[in-house]
Amino acid sequence: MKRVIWWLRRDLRLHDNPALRAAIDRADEVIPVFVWAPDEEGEWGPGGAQRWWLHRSLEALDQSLRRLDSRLILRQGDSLAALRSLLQETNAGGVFWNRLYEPHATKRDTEIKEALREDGHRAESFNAGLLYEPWTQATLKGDPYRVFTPFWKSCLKGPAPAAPETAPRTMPTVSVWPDGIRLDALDLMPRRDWYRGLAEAWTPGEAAGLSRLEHFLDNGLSQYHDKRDYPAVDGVSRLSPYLHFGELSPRTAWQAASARRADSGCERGGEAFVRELGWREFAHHVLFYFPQTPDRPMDQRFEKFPWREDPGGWLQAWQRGHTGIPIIDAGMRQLWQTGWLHNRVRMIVASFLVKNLRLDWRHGARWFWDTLVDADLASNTMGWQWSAGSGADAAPYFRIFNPVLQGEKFDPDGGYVRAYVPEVRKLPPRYVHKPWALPAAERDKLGFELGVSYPEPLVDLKASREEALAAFKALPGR
DNA sequence: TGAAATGTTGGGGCG
DNA sequence: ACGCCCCAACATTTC
Repeated sequence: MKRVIWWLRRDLRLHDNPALRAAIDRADEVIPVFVWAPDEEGEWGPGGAQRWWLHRSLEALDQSLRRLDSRLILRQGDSLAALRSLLQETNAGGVFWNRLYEPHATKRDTEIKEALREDGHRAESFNAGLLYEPWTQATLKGDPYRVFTPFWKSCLKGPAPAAPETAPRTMPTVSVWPDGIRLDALDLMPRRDWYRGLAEAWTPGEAAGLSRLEHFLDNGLSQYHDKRDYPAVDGVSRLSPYLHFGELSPRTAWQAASARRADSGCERGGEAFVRELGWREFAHHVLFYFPQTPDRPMDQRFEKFPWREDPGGWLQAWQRGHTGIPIIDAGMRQLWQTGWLHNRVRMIVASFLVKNLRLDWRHGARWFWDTLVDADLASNTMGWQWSAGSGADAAPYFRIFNPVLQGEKFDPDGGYVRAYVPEVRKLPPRYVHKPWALPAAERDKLGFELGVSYPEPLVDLKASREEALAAFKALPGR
């Protein structure tokens, strides 16, 4: 083939990119193209934080390509129309891309592949996003898995993921470049300067993803098992957004982590980290076979669950971090300020929304979708249904986190809440997770007044827990 | 990847 | 010395 289009979506990298590799191998000229078509993802087009990330990532990728005398062509609108138009303009012989696995994306991509082939073009897709594609794993009966452990065992038993490839050192030249639109024209940057905190916390792009992986393997892996539950500690990888946008290949992360497991002291940490990659795989498997789960509970009994109508401002108090419970407020403020939230705290704030406030988990999923830089439909859906008790391998409904105890257990000296909730900074460790229990004498001494310095708790933890249990108990079919 | 209620055990204070 | 009570510490059950 003389010329081929490399259609990029969430594989924004040059290393270990099978579609790019195939394009280079089989054509003299490769035209990298990104089409902005958020409507094609239904109600789940990229949220605000993701759009910011995407803007930066497309910028970084274009710069990398330009260093190789190539460039990224941007288009927007209907994907098929954009590709057809490009094929015609450039006289290219086909389109190569890496697969996505979300319901809307698989449907669209299948239609595009058929349409392009009917037009007489080459259209081929590859796996860049997962270690094990969803349809490669099934139970003995041939069903999809609903429980993590057997799923992961099945993955590990089968053939290992392919070894990752390095990035090409050169890109094929292109004799005549088609027109593209400017990145700014995609209008991805949020209007408000809310993203300043995101920019301070994150550097999107392939180079940053790879260097974060290196940094984590050198400094974090050996302690990962013991430190990953402590949000005040720098104990997790923070690789999720890079994996989501494909700036980092899961195979590269897998292979590098697997190699390090042999190092002294890294076995436990390495195993735990690879297991988390496994949860990402499991989430994609479940979403692929249960495509309704972003919007409907997987466990049908929960269709009837009596979610509370917001009695007025509860959802917003949760979103903004004004619930009066420090670990919740710290988490929600970290999310808003940095576009990311430590996983332990994701579980705590989710449990609080779903069980103590008894607001529908979909409110939480939607808010995370808009505010997380790593928002991923598979992982987000799995996490929220897990918290609600309605999903695959979910926590039993009666497993209700007590945010005070969780705070005391996983943020014992209060460093995390102090970092994000300045109102409680002066409180002694004993009360930093429950300011309402501060004795009156201490209140006066510290000048701390509940309801003024910091809100009273939105709900009573004991009473709301009991109400949630009663609601579950009353569910028909339980 | 729970928390709270309930049950059991054993040390120590005390009459 | 002994029975009794209290309660912390731990284990088990229940939600």
